[in-house]
Amino acid sequence: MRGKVITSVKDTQLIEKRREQIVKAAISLFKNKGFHKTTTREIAKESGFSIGTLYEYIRQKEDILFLVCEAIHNDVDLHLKQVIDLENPSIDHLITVVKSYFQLMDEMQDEVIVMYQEIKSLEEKTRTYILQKEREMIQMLKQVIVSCTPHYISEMDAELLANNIFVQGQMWGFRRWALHQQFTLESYTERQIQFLLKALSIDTDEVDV
Amino acid sequence: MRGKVITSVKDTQLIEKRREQIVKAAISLFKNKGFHKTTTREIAKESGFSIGTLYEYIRQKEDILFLVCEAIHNDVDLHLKQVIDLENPSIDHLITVVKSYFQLMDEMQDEVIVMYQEIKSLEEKTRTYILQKEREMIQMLKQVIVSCTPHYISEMDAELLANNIFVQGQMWGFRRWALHQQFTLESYTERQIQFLLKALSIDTDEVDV
Amino acid sequence: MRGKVITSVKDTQLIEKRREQIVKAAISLFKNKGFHKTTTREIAKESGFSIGTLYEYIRQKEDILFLVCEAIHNDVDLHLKQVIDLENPSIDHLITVVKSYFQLMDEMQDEVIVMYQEIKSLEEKTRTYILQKEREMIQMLKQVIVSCTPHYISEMDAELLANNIFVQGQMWGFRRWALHQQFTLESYTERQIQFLLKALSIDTDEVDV
Amino acid sequence: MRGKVITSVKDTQLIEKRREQIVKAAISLFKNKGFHKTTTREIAKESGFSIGTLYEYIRQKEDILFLVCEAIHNDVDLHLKQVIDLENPSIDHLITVVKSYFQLMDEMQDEVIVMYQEIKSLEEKTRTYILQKEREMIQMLKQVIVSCTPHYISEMDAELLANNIFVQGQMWGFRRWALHQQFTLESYTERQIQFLLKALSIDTDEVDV
DNA sequence: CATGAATGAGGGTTCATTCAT
DNA sequence: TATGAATGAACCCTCATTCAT
Repeated sequence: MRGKVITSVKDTQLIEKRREQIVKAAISLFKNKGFHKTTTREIAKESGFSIGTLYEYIRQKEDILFLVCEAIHNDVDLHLKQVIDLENPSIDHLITVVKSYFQLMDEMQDEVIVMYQEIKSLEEKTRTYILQKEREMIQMLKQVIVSCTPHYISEMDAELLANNIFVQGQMWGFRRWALHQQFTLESYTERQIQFLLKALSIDTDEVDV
Repeated sequence: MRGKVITSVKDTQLIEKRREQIVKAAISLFKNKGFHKTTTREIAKESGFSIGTLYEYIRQKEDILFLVCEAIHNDVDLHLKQVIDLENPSIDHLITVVKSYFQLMDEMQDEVIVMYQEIKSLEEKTRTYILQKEREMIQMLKQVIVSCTPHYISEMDAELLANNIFVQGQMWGFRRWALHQQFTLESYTERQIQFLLKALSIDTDEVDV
Repeated sequence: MRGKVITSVKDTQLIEKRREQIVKAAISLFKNKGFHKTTTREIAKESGFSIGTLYEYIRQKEDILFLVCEAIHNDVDLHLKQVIDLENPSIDHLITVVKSYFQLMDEMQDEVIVMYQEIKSLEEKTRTYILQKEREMIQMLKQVIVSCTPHYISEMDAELLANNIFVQGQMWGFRRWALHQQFTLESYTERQIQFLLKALSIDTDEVDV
Repeated sequence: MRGKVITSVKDTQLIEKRREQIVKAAISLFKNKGFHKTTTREIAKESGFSIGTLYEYIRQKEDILFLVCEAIHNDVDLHLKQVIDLENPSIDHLITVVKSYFQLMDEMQDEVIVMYQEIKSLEEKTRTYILQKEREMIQMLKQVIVSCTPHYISEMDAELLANNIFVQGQMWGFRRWALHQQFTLESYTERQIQFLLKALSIDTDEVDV
């Protein structure tokens, strides 16, 4: 994965360390100014090294965006995998997963906004790679929905609800200007879960949200 | 509002005509290359006049983005206003509005993607203006939900569902790579409406979707 | 031919004028610093306009080198065509042509040095084009040799002598540090012509050199 | 001479070994890309050691060019000295020397091209040094001509013919695109020698070419 | 009103050179 | 001696914007 972006430096550990610096710096800059208005010099400075050093770890500016997207996806992916337990499905588990995902999206608001506004700037090939990872995450959510729903649910319904949840999680970040005025993360989460359960025809009196 | 972008040209009709040319050209270019990678020269050329003339009708490149966002919003706004009839609320009417909105989003996919990926590039003040218009649209949807729901629904539930619908409409466009593989506009719309009605605790057997 | 280098400016006369400025500036700079050590900014400045304007008339730095090579070749080519008169061949005419060519090489020393030291920097395709033009010039000299030699001369001998003359002309420039100490243009020319006539087995007593 | 390029390494044998590596690597790279387009990193890699090590044996990139030029000249110089025998002059010997020199130029085509295209990149002082060595080689050829010519020949004629031969040898390499199509090394050499003998007014029937 | 040549600040990227290990 | 990560000056090129015609 990491190998996708070519370096002239050989020390693998150093590469990892430097890239973490780059990604962290880049996110904090992209957040405010966006990818295009952020200069490579700014990223280098914020990363704590010179422009020359930056280019020892990336080939082009776009690589930084890719590293950012990849890092974000890895975080989300890892988080979901830690939370999801397909062995012990239950409505409560479904709720836990959704809550936990929304919680993560709350923490990663900036990162998520960056990703969804700049992903188009990636060239075809890299974009496809990133979107593929996203598809995998949707599938994880879908499996949770299918396994945790006590009755039959069609593939398509599950697919669509997984997409809905996925987007609603991001929406909490990228529409914060509209939502945060009237909702707290908790009230937002609770309501979306209610709607989800109703969509799944699960009696919400039975469960503790 | 239109006056927000200052020109050196006086003839109002001409301004309107030229701006339509600009917006049309810009959208078709932004679609493929995004705002930042599209040059003013390209926009001028696609608009059918020279770079000098372009600058008679805008002050900065960003103005073009504003004009584009404004035009899109106006379209959506107008469309919603034409469809919505608050005097005669009914579940059917709610369904009609949602269907019609999704239909519009399907037609305006490119425009919507452009908007949501580039809106951040607007400077603070103009962005706020655009987002305000969006808030108004959310309110229209909310009113439809409140008035068409046969029983009581809390403000917050209505607000959230309006946001959900709004975003789901856009989602059909900006996540097309994921959704269009498995859904047609019709199946997508039908399912989302089903979920909405369930969220509203409306018995879906009673209505024709 | 000129069209090989693409411009964003439309006025053909202006293009011609600006390119002459560029070529003149470039030669005077390349002479001292060579192609690689000369910056585009320097060329722009020496040309009398800004870096932006320079790039309205060329696409890349290498285009300047091409324009220079082309301009030089055109000069030499034109000069040769004006002097050569294949209708009235004679030994005297051969001598006149060689003299005149050497004279030109003396005047264009800097240009010729520039060309022969930098031609390798041209990309394959353009280099081939330039070398082709040179081949044509060799052919012109060859024809003069063949037609002006009173007896039979083999194609290959003529070919080789044409190449020799061609290179000896350039040699006067690019080996000036060695030659100008001991020869004047006149003594250099006279001697080379003597050698040529001897090589052609023409009795040098018969002709006035 | 070798001392001209300063090192931080003391072991003289090692210096010699490393420099040979450097020169070999550099020539093979300059051949294809030229001096300016070849990076020091590439030279280090091709030499078989790190960039840091490279800089233990040179002070600046230009030193490499100097080492290359010096090495080439030494080769040619040595070769000429081995072949030339001023004690036993004869027309045959003259022919042998020229043949042998042309043969060498054929073998060293790439090196010679490199030298003559990049020599200008040397700074004044080093360039002068290199050109001085060349002058010495011309003198050697001149002496051969003077001593081997059976009748009187003026200093200037000898000087000029020496220059001609010298350049014709190089010409076989740097104009190969034009010459190698029609000549083999043998036919080229034979003809040039014929022309030389004629220029020297030596009856070519008398000698075996 | 329309044109398009001119401008130059600024961005991405390279690469010779250094120096701590 | 050997290494290779770090540095930053400097290069090529773009493009939003202006203004004389």
